Amino acid sequence: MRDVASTAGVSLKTVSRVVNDEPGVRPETAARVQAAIKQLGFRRNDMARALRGGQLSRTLGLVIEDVSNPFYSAITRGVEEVMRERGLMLVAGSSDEEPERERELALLLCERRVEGLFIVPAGTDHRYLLPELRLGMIAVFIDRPPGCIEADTVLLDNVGGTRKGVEYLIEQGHRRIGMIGDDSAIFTERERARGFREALHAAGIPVDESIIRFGAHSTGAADEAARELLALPEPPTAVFTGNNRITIGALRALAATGRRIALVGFDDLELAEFLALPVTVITYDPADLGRRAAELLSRRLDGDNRPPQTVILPTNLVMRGFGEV
Amino acid sequence: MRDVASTAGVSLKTVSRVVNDEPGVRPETAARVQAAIKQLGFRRNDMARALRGGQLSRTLGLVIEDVSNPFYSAITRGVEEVMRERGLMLVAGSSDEEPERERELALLLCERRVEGLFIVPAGTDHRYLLPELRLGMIAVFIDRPPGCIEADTVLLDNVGGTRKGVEYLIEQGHRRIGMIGDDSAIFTERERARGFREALHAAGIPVDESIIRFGAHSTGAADEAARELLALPEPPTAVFTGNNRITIGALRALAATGRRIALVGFDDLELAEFLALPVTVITYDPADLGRRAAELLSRRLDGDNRPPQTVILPTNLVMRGFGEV
DNA sequence: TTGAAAGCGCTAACAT
DNA sequence: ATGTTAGCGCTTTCAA
Repeated sequence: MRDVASTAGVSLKTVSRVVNDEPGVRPETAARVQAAIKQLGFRRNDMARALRGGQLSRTLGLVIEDVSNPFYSAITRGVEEVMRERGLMLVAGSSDEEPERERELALLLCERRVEGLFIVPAGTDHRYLLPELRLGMIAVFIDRPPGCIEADTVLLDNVGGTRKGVEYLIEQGHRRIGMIGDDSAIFTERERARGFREALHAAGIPVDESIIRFGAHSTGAADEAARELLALPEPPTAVFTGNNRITIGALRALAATGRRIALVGFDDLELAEFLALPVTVITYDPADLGRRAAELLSRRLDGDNRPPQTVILPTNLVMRGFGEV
Repeated sequence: MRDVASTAGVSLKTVSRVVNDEPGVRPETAARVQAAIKQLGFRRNDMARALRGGQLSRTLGLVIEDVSNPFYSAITRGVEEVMRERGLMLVAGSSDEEPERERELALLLCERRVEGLFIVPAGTDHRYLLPELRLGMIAVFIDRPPGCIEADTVLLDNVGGTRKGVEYLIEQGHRRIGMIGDDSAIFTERERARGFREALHAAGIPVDESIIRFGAHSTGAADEAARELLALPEPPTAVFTGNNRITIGALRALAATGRRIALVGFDDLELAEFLALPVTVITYDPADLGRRAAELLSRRLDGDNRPPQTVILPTNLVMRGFGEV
């Protein structure tokens, strides 16, 4: 910028005025400056700008489990949609479900002076954020609540969604209903397990722990769990699967064994309508998780000081005719 | 940081030393500084740090069509994997296939002094980057080549992949093969169209333009195009679909009309193995596009000065037994 | 309409 | 082992 100033034969401040479209520059002076800018290929340094101008990085941070998981990238998209209007950019990182990495990323983003933080928590203790929050950092949690601190949160109706799914199976006449879930360290999974049990209790059906499996964190593990259930002397006639990876694993097990039991799963499946065994699913709009979180953050940015909010997003039961016995 | 220094009763530089784990500080002094840091909730300002330290933002920029499209988020993931080792973060933005927005985003990222730029181009003229490149910015293009400039590029073997797919149909005995493609303004689509024509020529089959449709940019448009082809007095016995959205549209048309023609599509489909009408596809590893691009950028960061490289990634034909007449 | 000087938070180079 | 000084590139006073 100094070079531009000397090339154009004006002062630093005049260049700054031109670059930022500030008034008070004669058109001919501005033109001379513009020429110098073009000639030197000058581009304003946003970091220096932010440094002087009160630390506004015009950036938001996002810590998610895996940027390539369609569920999470839909969240990213929702956040981006809302934030684009404010001219904010998004820095994202994958925690890979490791609490330590989540912490590192979040703190790194704070060092970068992001104006706000979206976190899909991997860990269960977020006190490490307390100093930041005290200094004005804004954090919004997505899909899972924060641990040991209070903050704005957007969740799915995991319990209600699962209840709807299991109730649907019960309506179809099933009494022996199993469940395959992810690691029960994961909040959403515990909630879904709760919904599962509640639905059975409400229908007066005893919960048989022998047809419930947790810890299926991959498609392969789910496949295996499903085979175990099928191999039981008294296998379930229906199974509720806790997320889309697990549903796929169960489908694989069914395809491989040629067995056919009723299946209802949490999360929508791409192409679900074309599957050889159409599966009923609990759906929701993942981008909406991002949008709602972005709206909460947006309000905080505008000075909203109300106590932390928790938003619960509804789910839908999409029947695809594979619930019958 | 000044506050920390005065609280701990030391100089600014000593605090800096402690924060950056530089040697030459007595443990007890360091402890006093640490205490002050904790007390004040101090966190190093990365922007100021970068400003002083020669503009290293430790950040890379990524401009893609849509962060929520699984194809692109896989690219993001690939880039992230490689860059994480270098401690670099990723700022991403969606161009929504608009050249103007691509330009804005790219230039904005340059203002932020990213250390490199990954671009999935929406536009066809990238001369706007020339001043940046001259000043040392590194840009790597992904999936589509840059226009009017030279730069490192990672592409898929669109022509070869399509040829393989069409040749497979020909081997199955098809002679009347149609194609449904996306907007032919898109590079990959033109390449795939070329592969399609080449395969037919090589087999001595005349190209019948009446069973070729372009411009199917959405699943709905593809559905419609497929119905048109099926309604022809002499419909094709097989169709090559130019990408996964189009394949899905064609599947929808087939499901709705109850017709059954052979289908081979570019791009893999999630759950393809479970579809009622298993479809043969041309697959590749989208994350690999990101990884290879990141490796190219990585090398440039390390001072590699060779002329721009273009890497072409291979594709595979995955037969799923729906090629027969 | 334009410019000079101060300073954002930090670190590199040079004292002490 | 610690402190001082200067300056990264810009914007914000305040003055001309």
